[in-house]
Amino acid sequence: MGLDLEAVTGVLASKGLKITHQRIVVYQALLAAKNHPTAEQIYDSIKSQNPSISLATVYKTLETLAENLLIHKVSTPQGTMRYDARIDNHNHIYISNTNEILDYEDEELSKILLNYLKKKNFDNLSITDFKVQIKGEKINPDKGISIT
Amino acid sequence: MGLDLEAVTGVLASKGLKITHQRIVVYQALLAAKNHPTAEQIYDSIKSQNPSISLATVYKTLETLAENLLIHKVSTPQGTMRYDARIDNHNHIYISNTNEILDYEDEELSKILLNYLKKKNFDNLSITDFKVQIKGEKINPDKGISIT
DNA sequence: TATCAATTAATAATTATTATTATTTGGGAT
DNA sequence: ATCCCAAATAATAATAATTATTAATTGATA
Ligand SMILES: [Mn+2]
Ligand SMILES: [Mn+2]
Ligand SMILES: [Zn+2]
Ligand SMILES: [Zn+2]
Repeated sequence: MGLDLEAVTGVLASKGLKITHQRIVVYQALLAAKNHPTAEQIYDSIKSQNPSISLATVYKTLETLAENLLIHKVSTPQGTMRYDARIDNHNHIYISNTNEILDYEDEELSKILLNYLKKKNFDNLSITDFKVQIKGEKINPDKGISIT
Repeated sequence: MGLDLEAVTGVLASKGLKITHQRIVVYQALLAAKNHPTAEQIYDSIKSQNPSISLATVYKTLETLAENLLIHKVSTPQGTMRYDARIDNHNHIYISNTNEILDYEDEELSKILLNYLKKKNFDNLSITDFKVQIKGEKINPDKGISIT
């Protein structure tokens, strides 16, 4: 799912961001990641190919990408921030015994919630985000989960 | 809503916890709080009456209470942990411009979600928590919000 | 009342993140 | 193609939140 160089530079340019090697590399690393990594995990994944990059730059780059709505920040029950290149609307499952974050998306659930929200009137509150947060643990940590 | 001394000691005893002054004071402070305080806010609220109490003890006491399911830990988008003496099932609204956490409870929503969940089958996943997380901001930060 | 494991206070250490600042660089102007 | 400079980066220090360590204290039990 990772975008190639031209696509990434195009996306950065579309936001008026300077095209820097660091931004390209961090963004591509997150696009390639399948596991909602931390800043440090992204740093670890790119530093062998980019020995002079700084962890602080990774943090700052991720912040910049998030401000420009190119990525999302995902807060976790443990308090450490994680990052997500998926910016379409979807929910997350936090798996406490493996520390994984899985994407969870269900058309039916989205519809139910949207429908519920439409009926409610929140006075003096502008809702910026509304999602379901599922927490659980894997019965067998070595296996995947499936939903039916 | 704060429980009195006998009630609090009774609750602690029911969990087999030693009745210490620190536990009583921290627990009562959280019971009296109406705003999902941080550990430090609880510490600040009790230290004038308990000058020798340590912030680390407040953290440890809250952890102990949470482990014994007497209180809940509430993670926030900012990553700092907050605490809640309400342990019945309810949802939270995070208000980003005032840093408030409001309780949000709606019978209809609970029913909808429970009903949805019952139909789904999550294989290899044991769900420990399932809630709605609303994020928003107050239009007028000085006023309350109301929901209709 | 004596005993002792559990708890606490004091403080150090750790983790995650942000701030500072001197240096470098991308990209528009020449 | 070179010049220029605001913006970005690397290196590092600082901060904030939380956890660990340890010696002293204390609640509960005998
Ligand atoms: Mn922090
Ligand atoms: Mn932390
Ligand atoms: Zn995701
Ligand atoms: Zn609450």
